[in-house]
Amino acid sequence: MSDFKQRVIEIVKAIPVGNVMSYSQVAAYTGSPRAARQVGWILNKSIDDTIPWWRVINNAGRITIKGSYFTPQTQANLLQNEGIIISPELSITMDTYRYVPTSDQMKQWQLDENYSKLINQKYLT
DNA sequence: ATAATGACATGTT
DNA sequence: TAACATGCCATTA
Repeated sequence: MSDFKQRVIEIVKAIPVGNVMSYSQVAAYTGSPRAARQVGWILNKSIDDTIPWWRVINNAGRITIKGSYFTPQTQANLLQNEGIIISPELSITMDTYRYVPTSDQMKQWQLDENYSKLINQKYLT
């Protein structure tokens, strides 16, 4: 397994129930901040039932799953089961549900402290 | 090696 | 709003 893939899985597993992260956000914490599309690729091809793939959506708060065994409606249902409110257009208020990791969490991911701050600043409201 | 493929993101019309 | 264009980069073929 590639280092990138391993990191993606680790990060997605850290998203708490009832929260979401964007593809680009996950990419940022892997250390490849412009690899959002690859995060989607990993989640498409490498999912198993230990990975909460449905907690990853796009940065606009929309469900954009494509070419998968799963449908957007399935993902919406899974998120609703965790208490997340989803509009009929399958959109979510990111400000409300986005998970921003703690600094302790990011240390475990061995991210540079300044880099972590920079990323979090981008996503904190 | 080289080229093609996309569960993305952002800016421009 | 929504469509379109462009940049992006890990993985595959």
